[in-house]
Amino acid sequence: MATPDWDQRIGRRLKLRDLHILSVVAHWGSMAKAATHLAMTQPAISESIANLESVLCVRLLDRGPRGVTPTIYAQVLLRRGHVVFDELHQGLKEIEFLARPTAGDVRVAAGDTMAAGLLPAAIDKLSLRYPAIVVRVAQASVERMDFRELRERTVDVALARVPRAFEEDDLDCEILFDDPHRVVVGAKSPWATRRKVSLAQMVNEPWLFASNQMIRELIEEAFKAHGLDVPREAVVGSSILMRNQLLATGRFVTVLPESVLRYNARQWALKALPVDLGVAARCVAVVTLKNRTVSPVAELFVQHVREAAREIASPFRPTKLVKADGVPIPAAASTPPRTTPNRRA
DNA sequence: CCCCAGCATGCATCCTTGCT
DNA sequence: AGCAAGGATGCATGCTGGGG
Repeated sequence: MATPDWDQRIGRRLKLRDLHILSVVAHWGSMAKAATHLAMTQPAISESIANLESVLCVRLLDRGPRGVTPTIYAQVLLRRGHVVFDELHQGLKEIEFLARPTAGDVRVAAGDTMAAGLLPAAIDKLSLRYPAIVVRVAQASVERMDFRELRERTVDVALARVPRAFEEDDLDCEILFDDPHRVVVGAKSPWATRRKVSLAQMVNEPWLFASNQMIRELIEEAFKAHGLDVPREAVVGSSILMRNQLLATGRFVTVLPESVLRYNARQWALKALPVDLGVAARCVAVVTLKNRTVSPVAELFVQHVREAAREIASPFRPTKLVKADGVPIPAAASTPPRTTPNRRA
């Protein structure tokens, strides 16, 4: 609701142009440098900043002999302003989409395991139907679950592997399917032909660990759940490509999500062993920023991710599962996927 | 020497008002 | 509604001066 203060002090005098200039000055740490990059003169920059300071009645920049630094007031204004400009950017994309509904771009954050499974499947479907849409993928920190790229608004959506109970105040999380992990070896491995394998027998094998904490925790959890020592790390690295290459030698063991196995098992001659890890399955989810308008192209992308996810979530049993004690596990052991949870209406 | 602030001036554009 | 005139505003240039 517009207050008299808003009408007279803010609404009429606070300008997007000035906000933009402030952000450029803060970025370059100098009014002169900002002027160069904005193709303006330094006095015009100075005047613009002075106007903002006069409107808000606070000092926004500390002037020094070697440039300027933003004050705490400027930091707040820049943080909020970032959201304003992002919404405007999304608005422009929406207008572009209305004018040309089959083009545009979507920025996606995805970790290595997503890039080796669900993501290419979704992109393939999207690009077949909308060849003019550009998908920009950021190899992201989503495996660490800090969702930095989303929060900084440098991506539209993130594909991540999350615990079923995952919840963050500022994020919308749509669980697509359960993605249990499997103990995996190469086809050349002597373990590949064994019909019964227990985790205890594998403790001394050379294990490939992923760099991300989730896989490490999962392996530790599995071995501890069986009362076993955590196996020694032979190789630690996040690259799925490298892990596939090493598995192909037949000497190494690792755990991979079932969705990754679905797309890589044949190509890399990977074999899932009939071992029950005895840990709760992680879920594959689409994560977006709460209260942020998602562009129509991003919405289209998410629809195709859901479609690809439905195919992955359909029954895929590489081998019959056997518990550590050798007892077969019923096929329905895996919980059905939760498809449309806490997304906003 | 570098950077920023402030002033005067001139030009372009925008906004308001009054007239037809 | 369309047009013109005048004022307001924005911006660039050029200059001076202060501070570190």
